[in-house]
Amino acid sequence: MKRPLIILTGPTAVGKTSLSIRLAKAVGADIISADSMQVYRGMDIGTAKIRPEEMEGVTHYLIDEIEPDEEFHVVRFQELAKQYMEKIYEAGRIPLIVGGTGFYIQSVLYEIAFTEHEADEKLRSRLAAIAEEKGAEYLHEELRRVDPASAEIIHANNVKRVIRALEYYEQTGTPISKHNEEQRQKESPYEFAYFVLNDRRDLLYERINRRVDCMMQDGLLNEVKKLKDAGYSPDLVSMQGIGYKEMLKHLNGEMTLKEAVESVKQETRHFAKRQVTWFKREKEVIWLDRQEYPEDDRLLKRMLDILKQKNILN
RNA sequence: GGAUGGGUUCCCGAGUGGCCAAAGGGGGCAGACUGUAAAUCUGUUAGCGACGCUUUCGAAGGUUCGAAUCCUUCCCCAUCCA
Repeated sequence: MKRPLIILTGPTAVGKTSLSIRLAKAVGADIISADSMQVYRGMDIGTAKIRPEEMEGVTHYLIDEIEPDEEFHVVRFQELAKQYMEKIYEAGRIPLIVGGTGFYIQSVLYEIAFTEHEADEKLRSRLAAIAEEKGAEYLHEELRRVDPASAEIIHANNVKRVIRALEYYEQTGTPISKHNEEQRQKESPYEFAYFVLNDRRDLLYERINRRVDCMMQDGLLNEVKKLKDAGYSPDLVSMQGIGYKEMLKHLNGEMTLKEAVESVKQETRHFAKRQVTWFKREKEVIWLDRQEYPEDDRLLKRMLDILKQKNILN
């Protein structure tokens, strides 16, 4: 019998957090956050992080896990998430993954295998320099020579992915396209329910706009100022987060506060769109439409029904 | 009242006789994604009975084989003078 796993996700600002607490309580679950920004300590307002008092005693993992200048990426996420899940199973509870980073969810749900190799920073920066000097096309041609299949799939302009494909080939001697294909075939080792909460696009966008205004009222600028004063560099991955990079630009005099706020809203809307695109592509997903379930009560009931049906709950 | 600059497709903005349904950017929409993923990247965007046709560049007329581009009048906007 496969072990149970519940996932609750959806685009940003759709209302995952409050629902997740109710669901966790109803099924006896501990929450694992799948959010690439909420892992950082000191980044609370801009990431719309759940506050301790809102947790209502539900255990949360992978929130406030690391400092903003620590390295974090899918592989790290996958490792830690699996560790915490073990702990949860041992306690006889169910893990509930909550968060909007689809890639992170996928890595755990399908146990995507990443190579053992460490990221080769030297190689990466060397390749980046080549792209810079000779152009993205040139680097893409290099890839075409060693791994034509990947070159076919990856657009030349997507330098980051071209570099990773090249790095992969360099380290393993096999094409990443082949590896990806294998990983795609994988079946999940879990008995899972993958809930995606969604809403009408226009309403979602409105909510995002309002939420950003709230963040400003709650002191986002001050939060970013503190991070800046603490010495965190703008090119850290954490400081690339939406809300952070814009406020930093404003603090550096590159844009007015008004422009920065507008940009945060805009970027967040784009982000929400990309999230939805990701979930659409993910198979075996259960869509929950806010329009159909306006109140959390009925939504929760619906989710519990599905969990019973799938034998995740008895 | 006078002078000058200007009104372009959802928005900004280029275009000064044919190669213009109109560059570029933004927004919208759609998509990709397997070690930075709140990242990175792609496509599409007047309407149709679509290798063609119809409507579009403030409005109405005019010149021309042909106009967003030239002329006339009118309306509106900005700045300056009064």
